[in-house]
Amino acid sequence: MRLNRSFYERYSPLVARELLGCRLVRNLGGVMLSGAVVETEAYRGARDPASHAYRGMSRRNEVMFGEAGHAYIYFTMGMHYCLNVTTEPKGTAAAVLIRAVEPLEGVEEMRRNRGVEDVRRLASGPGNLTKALRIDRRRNGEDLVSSHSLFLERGRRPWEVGVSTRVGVSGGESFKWRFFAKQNPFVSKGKPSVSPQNP
DNA sequence: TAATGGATGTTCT
DNA sequence: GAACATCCATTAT
Repeated sequence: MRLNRSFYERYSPLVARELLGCRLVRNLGGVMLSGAVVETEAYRGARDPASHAYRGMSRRNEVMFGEAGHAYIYFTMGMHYCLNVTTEPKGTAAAVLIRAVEPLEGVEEMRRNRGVEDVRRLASGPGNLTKALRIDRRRNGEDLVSSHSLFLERGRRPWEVGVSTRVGVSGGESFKWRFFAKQNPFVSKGKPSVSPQNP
């Protein structure tokens, strides 16, 4: 049921696409929170200008260079945490940002964590998602293959998959590495689809 | 419905 | 000191 190491060790955009429909599970010592992944973005290393790893290893991004299947969590914009899972073999910097999930278990607990009623907004957007699931930098580097408090499980085959450029980044616009479940109301706002023409 | 700007702190130059 | 893989309320259309 749980995703294994070899799932994560593949080409980052492929992992990002296949994560759609999988279940993200957070175990808070008795309280179970979970959701179906509906939106992801792939990042890679030296050839991806939008990636944190573009300029090489640093204190912050070192997890991206390590073994696949670990959580890479960073703090951004002074307020929010974002959850990624590392991908590709050890030594190759790559990760997938999980941007949104459709809540399945623990909806009331997520409402308390977020202070928001509308289910569609509970975990829609990377900062909202980590707040709803109570994920912060203490989970950085955690191994999702063996952890009991944070992991991913194989789910149903997802809805029709939409593809677009990534949200909120400059550079790397030629990579269409955002993947989302089409027609799913839990996807965060962003570009609706690939635009056919170029700037 | 779209555009704007404030809150906020870490990281890197 | 600038930039930043964000979110939300407020304001203008």
